[in-house]
Amino acid sequence: MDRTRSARSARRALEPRQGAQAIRRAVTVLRILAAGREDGVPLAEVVRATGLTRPTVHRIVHVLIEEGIVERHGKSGRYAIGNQVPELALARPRPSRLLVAANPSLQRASAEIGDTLFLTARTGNDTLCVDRRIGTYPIQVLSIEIGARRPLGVSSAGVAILAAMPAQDARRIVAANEKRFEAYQTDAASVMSQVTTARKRGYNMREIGLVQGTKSISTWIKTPDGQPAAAMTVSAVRTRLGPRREQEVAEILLREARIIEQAIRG
Amino acid sequence: MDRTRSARSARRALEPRQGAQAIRRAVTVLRILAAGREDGVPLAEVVRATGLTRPTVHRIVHVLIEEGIVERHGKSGRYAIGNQVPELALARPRPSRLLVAANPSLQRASAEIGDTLFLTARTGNDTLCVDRRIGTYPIQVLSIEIGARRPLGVSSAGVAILAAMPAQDARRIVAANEKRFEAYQTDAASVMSQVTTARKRGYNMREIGLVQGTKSISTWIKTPDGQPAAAMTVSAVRTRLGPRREQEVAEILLREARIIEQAIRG
DNA sequence: GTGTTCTGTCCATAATATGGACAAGAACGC
DNA sequence: GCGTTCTTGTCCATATTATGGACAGAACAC
Repeated sequence: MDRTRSARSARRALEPRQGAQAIRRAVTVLRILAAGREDGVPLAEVVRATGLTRPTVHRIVHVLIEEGIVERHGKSGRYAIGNQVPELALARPRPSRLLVAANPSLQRASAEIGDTLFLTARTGNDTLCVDRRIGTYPIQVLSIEIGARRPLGVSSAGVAILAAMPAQDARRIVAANEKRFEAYQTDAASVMSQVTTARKRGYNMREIGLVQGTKSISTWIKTPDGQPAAAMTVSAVRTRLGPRREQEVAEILLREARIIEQAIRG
Repeated sequence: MDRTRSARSARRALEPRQGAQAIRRAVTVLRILAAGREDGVPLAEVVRATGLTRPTVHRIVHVLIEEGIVERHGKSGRYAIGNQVPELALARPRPSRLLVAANPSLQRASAEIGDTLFLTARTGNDTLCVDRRIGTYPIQVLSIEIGARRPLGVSSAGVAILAAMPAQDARRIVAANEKRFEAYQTDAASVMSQVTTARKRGYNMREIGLVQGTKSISTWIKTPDGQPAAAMTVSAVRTRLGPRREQEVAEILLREARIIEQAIRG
């Protein structure tokens, strides 16, 4: 290894790969559209969230429409992920490693707790709900569907995932998501304070869930390299999660999180 | 859907949207990678199939790797669809319209025929296996998995779909796929002759399936606008599909294809 | 050794994507 | 009706960006 080569690769780590600005931007746009799920996202919001100029976003989105990667909803004019994306996705083997590893734990915890359980993965600067288990208790919080995608930091699971990573990484992600926070009525400072509290506690607890009168508890799940990969969340009506039961539920979630971490490794 | 916007869309059809060559190329590359499924595709083959230059493909693929859209397999160095693609796909509601519409027919035909049934959709210039039903007969042809993607014209279903569209459209697609045919040991002339035969017969029949000693029968399914959307295929060991049974099976497939067409409409 | 595949990189250059500026439509208030 | 403030869509001169010919290394065959 000569020094010119190591100097080069070091530089490349700072300033990634050149010559594909447009493609990178298109991917960024797709991720924002994905957060809009079936309903999609209006162009102006994509512009806000990405920080790109409107002509650029417009051009990207319309090329992707011609390619079938993006669709436009007739009535609302909103842009959404197109049907070619799931078609491309079929190229991959069906269930992800995380889903397989987490399955027994979700089943066990769901039976034990009785309230709705969510498994939320990290993907880039977003959280993505990848599994949901409905419990046996007659009142269930079903606010989040599988596929729901939000900026890291907005949801209880997102805060838990941020809390599990080095403070510097968390700050960087929060800063990157700042433009998107206002759409969720929050801001970087509030998110960071929640993250700090969760880190101290060992899990995240949120008194006011997305739906009025609900409460959430989230634990993080790390990959073998120590990076948080996902979070497991229980959401319930607040009256069902008093201090004592919060403690019980948190212990179950922490126990199962460690089991899932072992299962991913194996 | 939109046949009435004449002047503008006609012009745009000739000279599509400007200013996004790179993005369009990236999508083209992704579609080739999708055909490689889990195993992926070597760079050189992507170059051949797309007609792009190697530096360009290399750049595109590596940017997409950085974005998580493409993955590289350690040992083989092949490129494949990355795990962010299914994550983006989660933004869409789960089962497609076609899948829902075809479900009862597939169930009925599978029970009636007893051999393996495939539902294959058209997506751009490719066929994509979207559903498979295993029959009751002890020998089943399972060559094709859900998610398998091949250039239109290569498979029995692909020929059926080409046969269902105007001859000019079929020729255009076959010409576009020509570069990819050699990897499947066929060529444009052979495909077009199969298409002509199938069109005359009303369904497609192939004596030599992808696997030695198998035979396939495919019928096409059209959308309300008259464009073929999919094909239904039965594959069986050749001895199980003599002339009389071929006739029977074809009649069942034709009947169910018409039923599915009605179900899509409704 | 030579030849033949493959993958990765460089960089001058032309072609491409960019975004400021403009336009037009929709929704609202009055 | 008219003005205001949203939105989306389009143009086109410009320089930033993607391009691909040329080169190089790696792995394998003979």
